[in-house]
Amino acid sequence: MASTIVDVANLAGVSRSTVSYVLSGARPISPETRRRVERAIEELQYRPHAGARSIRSGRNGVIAMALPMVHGPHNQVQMPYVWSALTAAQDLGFKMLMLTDDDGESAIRDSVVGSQVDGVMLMEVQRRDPRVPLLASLKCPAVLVGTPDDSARMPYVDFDTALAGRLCAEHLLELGHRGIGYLGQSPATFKRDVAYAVHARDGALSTLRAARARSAWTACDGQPGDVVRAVDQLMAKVRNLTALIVYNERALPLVVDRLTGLGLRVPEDVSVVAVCPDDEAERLRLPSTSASLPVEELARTAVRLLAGQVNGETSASVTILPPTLKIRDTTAPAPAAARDRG
Amino acid sequence: MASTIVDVANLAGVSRSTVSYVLSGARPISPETRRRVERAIEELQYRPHAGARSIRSGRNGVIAMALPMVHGPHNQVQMPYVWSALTAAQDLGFKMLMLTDDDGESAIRDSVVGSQVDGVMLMEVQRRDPRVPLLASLKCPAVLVGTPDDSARMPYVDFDTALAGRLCAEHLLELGHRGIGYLGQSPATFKRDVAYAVHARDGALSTLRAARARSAWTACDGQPGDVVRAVDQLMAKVRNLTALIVYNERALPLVVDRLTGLGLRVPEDVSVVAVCPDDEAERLRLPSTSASLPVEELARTAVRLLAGQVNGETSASVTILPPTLKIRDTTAPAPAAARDRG
DNA sequence: ATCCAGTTTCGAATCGATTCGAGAGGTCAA
DNA sequence: TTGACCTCTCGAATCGATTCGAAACTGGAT
Repeated sequence: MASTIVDVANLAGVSRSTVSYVLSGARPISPETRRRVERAIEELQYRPHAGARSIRSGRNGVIAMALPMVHGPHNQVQMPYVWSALTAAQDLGFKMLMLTDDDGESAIRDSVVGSQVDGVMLMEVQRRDPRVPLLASLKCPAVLVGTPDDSARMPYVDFDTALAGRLCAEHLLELGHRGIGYLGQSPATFKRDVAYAVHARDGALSTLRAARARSAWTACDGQPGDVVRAVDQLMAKVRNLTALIVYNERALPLVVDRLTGLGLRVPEDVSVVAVCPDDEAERLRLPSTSASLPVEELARTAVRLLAGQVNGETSASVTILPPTLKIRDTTAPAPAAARDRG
Repeated sequence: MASTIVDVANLAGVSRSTVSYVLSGARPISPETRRRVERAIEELQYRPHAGARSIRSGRNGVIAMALPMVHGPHNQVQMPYVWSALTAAQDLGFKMLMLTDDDGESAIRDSVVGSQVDGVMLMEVQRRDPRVPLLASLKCPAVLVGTPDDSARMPYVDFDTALAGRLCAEHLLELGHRGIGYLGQSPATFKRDVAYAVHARDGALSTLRAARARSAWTACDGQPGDVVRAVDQLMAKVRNLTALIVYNERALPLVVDRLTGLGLRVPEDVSVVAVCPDDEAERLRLPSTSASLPVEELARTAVRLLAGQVNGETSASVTILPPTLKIRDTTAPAPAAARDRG
């Protein structure tokens, strides 16, 4: 159906190889011939057959993005990652093949061994992720997004969520808060021992403990009822609680609602600092102070590392991106009353 | 690097073609030979080279999902579509290549003409979408998600958003409401004349008008400030407003907040009915009555239509999926006071 | 006119798989 | 024993492109 290189060659009155050289530029072609070939290409709307091309060159300009299915179809946080990775890949001349791994890891293996992709970007890598050893055994260009216990000498990129937790804690401490609660992701996340969640929590709590502030933490699934439970529980556990650290995008707006419902003003009575993307924090009714995780930069870095490997660079590097604290409207100095009693 | 069919043939002591027949089942193979070949495949972890395969068969088991870039990287609504389409494709044995078209439509053309994909699923189709004639001219299996003015005889699937608007209006009318505001998507959406937004609004407003109810509408970009403006404006325009129809996921929670801020109780004083996915409506502090759009079914249908075409079926069908009204906690009979005066 | 160097183009082999026509081997009946 | 007929397997052509070695042509020098 689509025209082939032979059609172009015939129309231009040259041989196949000449057309190929015009396309690749691997050998000089006289201006006259080049123009004839280019016109034929234009006229036939010719594009080289991707499969045929990959068979010889070993490349096909496609990288895989392996998404885990664990969060189900309604996870909100992932789209920005997908978008960022998509555009980064496009900027570097790659197309993106999406793989889900609900059928085990076979999709990854198939597309790598079948030379369908030049490299793999593994998303949401867990501490002990079965996909990591698999990918390592395939010995293909790869980059991990997330920090596994053993990266098997593959490069990985991640946020420094421990630092995010610490930045939040330090900010609140500087404002004079001494009773601080930490509200994290779903219980399932902590049960699975997901690295970024655990690190953020520990980063915050250890900082608070070192400063001898009163603290407690709880997981929260983000449902309205559970947010109420979580907030109330933290208020009960921490005497004179005047601040919350929230690393749970879905719960964040509801946390503020619950505080308001309890008759507490934000930030006058209780300060709230979130760990979440900037636009998420800004979009709230009360724009929230937050430690923001540079999602786009993460994705760009991952794709760049991957592209580098595909192009033959071998530097297995590790990139940990620091969050930045943005102060908005949900944090204020601790109330004098609390300070006195603190 | 990866092993080829020749390696398998050598290890099994048969010819290449025999290996191929074992794989495809196109000719009978004796059990003994089959076992030897299968063991060799297993031992070498052989997978046929995707490109080499596609060159003869003309298929490669990949479909493209063409996403428009218009909404920028922070659109929240699209991930469920992506997920649903992804899993639907996987169930039917297809992998998904993601295309963004910020470089014009060339990505679509390249991958189709270059035989990189077997078919294209065009997302977020606009009324006059330049991608539609392009895709039609490529004469490849395709399905449109959304309703263009001219589908160029390609099958398309869409929600019946006019019906969604009507269902919301009828529900409120039945509850006795006679002053009803419609809060839609961003002004840009209406300026671009996006079909689903316009149809939903017109479906709602024409129903209200036919029932001689007082009504008005406004667009809203979803920012906190603009939500306040939009709600206040509708209250001003519609005498004795007692209900709102909201087709704007981002604004929805803020609408309720604004009403509360004005001292109005939901649903006792003002009813709110949303047009949005079910899980979105359920997740709110006050689970919202909504006309829900069956996102997963839409995606599944689209992929199934596309797969059918790839497999040779030619039925160019049109599928319009009806929304369903789910009554939750944000709608109640109109206050008696308003009814009297209505 | 002949030869040489340099430029440009061509022919043929090759990549990894699929698929058709035909050959090899076996069984059974005449 | 031979021929007919299956069943199973093989060799070779083919898909669309890339790439190497060599041929053809150009122009300038002798």
